[in-house]
Amino acid sequence: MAPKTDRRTQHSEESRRRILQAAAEISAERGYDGTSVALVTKRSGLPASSVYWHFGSKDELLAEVVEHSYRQWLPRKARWAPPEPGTDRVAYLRDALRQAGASFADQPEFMRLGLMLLLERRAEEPAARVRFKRIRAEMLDAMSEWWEAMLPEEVNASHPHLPRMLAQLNMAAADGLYMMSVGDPEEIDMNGLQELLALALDAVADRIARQVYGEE
Amino acid sequence: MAPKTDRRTQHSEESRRRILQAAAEISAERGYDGTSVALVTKRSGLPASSVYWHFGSKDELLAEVVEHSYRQWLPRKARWAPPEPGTDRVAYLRDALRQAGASFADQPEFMRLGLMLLLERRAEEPAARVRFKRIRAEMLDAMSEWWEAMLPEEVNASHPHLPRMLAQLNMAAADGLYMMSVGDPEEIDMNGLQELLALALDAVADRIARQVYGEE
DNA sequence: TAAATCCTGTAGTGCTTACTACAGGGTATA
DNA sequence: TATACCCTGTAGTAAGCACTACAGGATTTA
Repeated sequence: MAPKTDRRTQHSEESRRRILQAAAEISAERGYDGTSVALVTKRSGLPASSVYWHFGSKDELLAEVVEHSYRQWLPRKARWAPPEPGTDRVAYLRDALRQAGASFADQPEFMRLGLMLLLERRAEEPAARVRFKRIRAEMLDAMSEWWEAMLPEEVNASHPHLPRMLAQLNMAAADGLYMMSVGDPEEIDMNGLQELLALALDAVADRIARQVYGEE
Repeated sequence: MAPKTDRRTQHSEESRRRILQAAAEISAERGYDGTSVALVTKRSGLPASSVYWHFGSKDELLAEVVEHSYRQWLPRKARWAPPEPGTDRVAYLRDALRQAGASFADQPEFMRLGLMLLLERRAEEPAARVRFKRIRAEMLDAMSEWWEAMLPEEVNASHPHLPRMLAQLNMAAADGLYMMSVGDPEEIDMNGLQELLALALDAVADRIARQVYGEE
């Protein structure tokens, strides 16, 4: 049981953190291949041997970047936990989208690198891509549960795939808006678009619900 | 005036096409930095000197890949030309999204590389990224005009930014769905999600229109 | 047939890449 | 103080990178 005040341990963790931070910044700017160990050592101030001692390989370093950035990002975003009964759907959606958007603005590394990795398709898949996909699947599950809680029982019964599809559309649109804001930061009214997305999702859920009740 | 039957010219254009094709495939799989001239020569069968004779640099080659892929892709996708009067909005949206989706499936290189470039943000911007952004801006303009034609005059008058914002949301969601399908090809009901997106856009336009008429 | 042009094949350039061997300083334990 | 361990700094490695010089074959023009 090493005590947490161990100066050696502290120093080691601080180095690890600095390397991760540098790698996160660079990989968000330049993607997987564009991130070189030399750049990481320059920005972190630590030599290549330290990078390899801590992480073993560039592939594993970037996988840890994804994992670490995600854990830093998590508490900043809205939780898709099932809502209190009586919550207003549009208001909740708008707030959740805004909160997620703000967390991207503060900490853009996680999504940028992740989406770049998602678009790639090389013969041997980078470990970082696998981790990002797993994390996304978890996020999607949480969003699906939230949507299921938000839709009336009768709607879920007659459209069993609807909650998950709304969650997928929700996530896809949020990703697309994020990408658009990266490509054209000043041209875009992010708040207005998030509001519009919230409205659209609510409106389509409403329309389908009305169809269900109308048909019965 | 060189005749088109010039065997030398034919041969040259064939080589150019083969290099572009190889570069398009590789860059869609691996991104900007992941695409090496050596890989392109291997897949195209032509030596590096030919690549440089035809394109001058890797940067210019990839910019031409974007341009060329776009021109190949254009006729396969739905035109966002202003519709005939009386067109059903949901039906049109659904068909347009489906057609675009199918064209991606056939010819995925254009969007893959473009979106990867869009996410990057290095100090000196690749020429390919600039071209892709310009092409996207054109696409967005066309979609905005279509939406403007689709909304009632009163709505456009009271919400002057709405057509463009609907076009942006439309494009962002389509991009996001495409990205999702790349990351998880078999998990996803693309047709269903495109249908849902078309419904959502139509529903939100409807709701806003009703607000306008209700307030008057 | 001679000259001009176009494109390819060969063989490089200097630089960057991911990764490693290893010695040694700093710190904790005995 | 002696020993064991952890991490860093130095100095490499071979392979890959974008790019180039240049000779020469193929084809068209004079």
